[in-house]
Parts: sequence; C-alpha cells; structure tokens
Amino acid sequence: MRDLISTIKIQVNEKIYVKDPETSTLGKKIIKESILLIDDIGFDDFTFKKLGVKIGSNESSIYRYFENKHKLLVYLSSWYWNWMEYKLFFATNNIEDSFDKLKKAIIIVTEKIEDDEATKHINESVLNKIIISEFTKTLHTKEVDEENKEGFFLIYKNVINRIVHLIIAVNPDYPFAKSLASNIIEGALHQHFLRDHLTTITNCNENISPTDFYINLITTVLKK
Amino acid sequence: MRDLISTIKIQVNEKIYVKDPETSTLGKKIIKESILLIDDIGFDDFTFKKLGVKIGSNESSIYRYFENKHKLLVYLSSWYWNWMEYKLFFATNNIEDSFDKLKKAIIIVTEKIEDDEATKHINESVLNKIIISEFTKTLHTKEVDEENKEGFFLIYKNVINRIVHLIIAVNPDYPFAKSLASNIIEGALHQHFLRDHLTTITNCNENISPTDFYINLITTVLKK
DNA sequence: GCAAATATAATAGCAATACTATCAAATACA
DNA sequence: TGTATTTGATAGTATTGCTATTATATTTGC
Repeated sequence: MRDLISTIKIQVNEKIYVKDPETSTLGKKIIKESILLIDDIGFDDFTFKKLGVKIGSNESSIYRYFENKHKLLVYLSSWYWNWMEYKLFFATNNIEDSFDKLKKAIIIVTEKIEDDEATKHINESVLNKIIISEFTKTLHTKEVDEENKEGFFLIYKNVINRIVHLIIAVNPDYPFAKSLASNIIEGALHQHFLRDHLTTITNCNENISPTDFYINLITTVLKK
Repeated sequence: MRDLISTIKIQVNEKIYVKDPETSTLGKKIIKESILLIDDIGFDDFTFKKLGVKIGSNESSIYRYFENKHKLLVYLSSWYWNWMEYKLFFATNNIEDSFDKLKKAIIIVTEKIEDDEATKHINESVLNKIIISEFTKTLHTKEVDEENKEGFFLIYKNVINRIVHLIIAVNPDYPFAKSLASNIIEGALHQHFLRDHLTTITNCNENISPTDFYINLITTVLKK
C-alpha cells in the first residue's frame, strides 16, 4: 500500500489552485511548510507573508500558486481526504464480511494518524492535526454553495459516500446511512478536538479513543 | 415558560465583555444588530466598522463593549446556550420517565429554532442560524485553552452535562455518555448545516429532521 | 435645576493584512 | 545560444483591527 500511494498521484480539483504545486520544488515547499506553519501558529494568524519568510521566498510567488489562504486550506483538505480514500480502499479491499469491512473503515477514518513516509513533502500526522482543528473552516464560509458547485468538496463527499455504501451493505433497512456517515467523519474530528482541549465533555482520553466510541455506536445502531 | 425567561436574566461570564451590553440601549442595539449583520454577511466579513454604520454609531463605541469580534461571537454563543439551558430545564422539569425526559431534551437541542418573542432585542431564530454556521469558530482558535480556563465555554458545557445526566439516568451502563452528548449537540448543528448546503451527505431534508436521526440513535444505542 | 460624572461620537493615526502590478534576475528547455 | 518560464524584489493600495484624544451629549445625584 505504501508503494501504491507513492506512485498514484493525489488528484485535487484544478479550480482550487492557480498553478499546481506538485509541478515544482517551490510548490512542494509551499505545501510542506504551510502545513507546519498552520499547525504552529493556527490558520487565523497564518499569512502568505509569514510563509514566504519561512520558506525564504517572496509573498508574491506564493500568490502564483494559490489565490488566498482559504484556497490553500481547501487544497490541503482535499489532499488529506484523497489520501484517506486511498487508505480506505486498500485497507478494506480484501475483507469479505460486510460488518468487518465497515469496522475497518471506521477505524481508518477515526484513528489518530501517523506520518506516512511514502510522501516525503507531506507530514500526514501534522496534516491530521490541522484537519482536526481547521477543516471546519473550509466549509463555514459565505461562499460554501458556490464552492460546492465548483466541486471543491467532492473528495470529502466521496469518503463519506464510501462509508455510506458500507453501512447500507451491513443493514439496508437503516434509514439514516448518510447522516450516520457524515456524523462519524465530522464527529471523530470533534472528539479528537475535545480530547485535546475540552476534556470534560468527552469520554476520550489516553485509554479510550474516538474509534472505540464509534465502533460501539455502529455495532448497536446497525444491529438487526 | 415564556414569562420566566423574560424575567430571568441570561448570565454571561463577565470576562467576555468590557461593558455589559444588557445595561444600555446602545449595548442592546449592538447585540440585536450584530446578530442580523453576521447572519447577513457572515462572521468572516463582519467588522465593527460595518456594524457601526448599520446602527448609526461609531466603531470606537462598540469597542467599549467588546474587545474584538471574536469576543462578541463568544458572547452571542454563551447567550444562546444559556437560553437553551432554560428551555431544557422548563421543558423536561415535569417529566417523570427518564427516557421520555431524555427524548424531550434531544428534541429541544436538535430542533430548528423559532423566534422567542419574550426577548425583544434578540431574534432566536436568526441567532440559531448563526450558531449553526459560526459557533465552531469560537472553539477553533489558538486561544481555546486559555479561554476555556477563563470559563468562556462553561455554559456550553453545562448544556452538554445536562444531557449527560439524562443519558446516565436512562442507561447507567453505557460507557460513552459524555461523547454521545457532545456528539449530539455538535452533530445536530452539523446536520442542519449539511441540510442547507451539502445535501448529498445527509438524510435530513424537509421531511426528515436532525431530530428524527438523533432520537432514533439514542433509542437504539441506549437500549438495554 | 445645575454640576459632576459618565457615555457616546468624531477624528486621527498606526501597524498589519490581503492583495495587485511591474520589472529584473535566474533558471529551464529546445 | 536564445527564448520562455519562473521566481524575486520592490512598490503601492484599500481594508482591517485596533488605540488615543478630544468634543459633545446624556444621565445622575444633590
């Protein structure tokens, strides 16, 4: 799987960037270092000027790759969910039993991420931290409907739809497969966030993981 | 209940504001019109300058009530969750059966909000729309840990804890009461958001509500 | 009813943000 | 080697997110 991911190019909607950052060393540097800088100072305080200083490049050069920092975050998110979809595919591909398959998928989308060494310019572990704390901001804008029409969130929706199909395979009579799937994806990020910051309103800690919570949830909810 | 709410003053942590907006007409105007303006143009584009123009007041006058727009949003959120807690209390107070009580509570926190005419300077229906699209931004900042220590999110956590107690009353053996409660509160906002913007990844629409989804969820999850 | 206290408005100003434009220098590539 | 493309450097603009100061209302306490 590691080798497969390193050869398959992660596809991101072309409208998200001005120039594809995968096509140059500066572009890859922008991706790599923006992940570290956003993790470090937070997306709200992140600017292209600061990123320029960090990578020893000019602000205006970064604008040649991304219109603004919002689009960069949408790009990083798309990259993350695309990578997640590959992981899902390879991890569940050879499982026969539909419930085991769903279970494996839930583990993949809710677990804490370790760095995948196959992608040298992206640290998935740090990217996962960004997704936990910043992903919601890609959706919660006044432009969400336009951007949705442009296909900015297609990859994210693909991941959810993959889970939807697995849920239906387990229990075709369950009437809320889509809501359950979107709830688990969003909810897992939220439980990770609560574990890190608002510890009194989650059961998740060093011993109990969001994965435990959601595996228990689907087991009872989809029981026939 | 309507009368009770109009007499009980909604309490908000004093550290959130510079001067209590409930103590003056300008303060109340700031609250009332900021809700409408944030709903109109979105929190990201909202500025004190624009609000000043809208209420025919000076930017600097608004700064005497709130340090910045983030604090104003935290204030509006606190007000909302405090109001929600009153609603929860009065709606569940006289119910004996623990499951009916929980069910009623879930209806209250997940349903679409109509304006409560008892509070003249706050349109709860519009405030609910803001909470759906902007509440997550109060938490997802680099300052979340400090602000949590200062008690900025106490009222929000109170609402969740109230649900936690109701869950435990229904099934004391269920091991994820806190995660379930925080998932439902956050998840319901998210399902409302998806219904409005990303309709393909939710079952919620004009006929099926987030309430239906979560009532079904607790019914199966907490079954003994 | 008047003085004192307080609240609000008006204006100015400053540093940072979020860009755009232009031109020069470096690099790639044919 | 010449040309195209990419990057860097510099400058500039409108807006944001404030703070400070002073003037003018408005409230209140006696």
